[in-house]
Amino acid sequence: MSQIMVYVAKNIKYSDLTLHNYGYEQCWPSHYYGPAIREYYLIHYILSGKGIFKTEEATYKLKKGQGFFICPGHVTYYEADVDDPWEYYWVGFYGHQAEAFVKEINLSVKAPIFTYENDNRLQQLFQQLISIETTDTPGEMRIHGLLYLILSELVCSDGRKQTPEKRVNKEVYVNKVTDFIEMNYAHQITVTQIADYVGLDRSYLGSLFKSSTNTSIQEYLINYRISKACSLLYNSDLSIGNISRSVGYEDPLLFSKIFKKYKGVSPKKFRNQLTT
DNA sequence: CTCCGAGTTAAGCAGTTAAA
DNA sequence: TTTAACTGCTTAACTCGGAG
Repeated sequence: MSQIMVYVAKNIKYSDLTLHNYGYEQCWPSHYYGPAIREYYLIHYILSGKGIFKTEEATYKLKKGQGFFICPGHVTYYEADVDDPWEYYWVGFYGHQAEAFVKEINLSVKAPIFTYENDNRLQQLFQQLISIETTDTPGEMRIHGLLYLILSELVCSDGRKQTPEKRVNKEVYVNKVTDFIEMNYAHQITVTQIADYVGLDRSYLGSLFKSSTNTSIQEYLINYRISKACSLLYNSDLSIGNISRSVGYEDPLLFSKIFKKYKGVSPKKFRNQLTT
């Protein structure tokens, strides 16, 4: 049974990295595309099944856990296996930094194949991507965030840089926590969600984070939100209520309370002090 | 009307620790 | 590195009152 979902990003264009399109497809037997060229970078990640990928220089037999990369302006052809057709996610993107990101993953016209078999995190990111409502600007911002996460996951999983047996050090987990907070501080996130994202137990991650930063995850999150709020108080005319919601506090009263606890003055006084 | 401060209460969450 | 149990803290939701 062939199934396809295609999404086209349209509202936002970021000069550094813009998502062009993305989707999921369970291909028919022998379903093919090309030979043709694309005008943007395209990465396919195979969930199941098999198929072939042909470039101007070589033909590759690919299967579950592998992926292929298409560079703009180069002719490629790909075809699902007749007995075991592949099922894949894809994401297309372009922008000033696109080439640099692709280099970070060690992908090129001459080396267009990657393998990702460590866990199902990449699959989860793609699932999140296609489940996001993209008809509004926040939705498009979220999918761009996920594009960065997908690319970073591919950079981290690059077998030429890191073997599967190699233990991830403390700093990598800490960086994942801070990355997640920086991208999601505006939402009502919990330490449990962060631990789920990192893939470690909450209590273990908490002690690991504290031993490395001398601060708890919750404390780090609050400090990050307060610093963002300070920036908004200084650089915008937004009301206290709007600022509180912008940094993840649905209740402005609660926000004022916490702000005062950390800064010693209420948000309004803080703004007045800055402008006088 | 908006914003802020103070207080209360129940529920949920985070941090810690010990054991495995 | 995970799990479970415990404790204490935080948060949400609410009220009331005051200032501008």
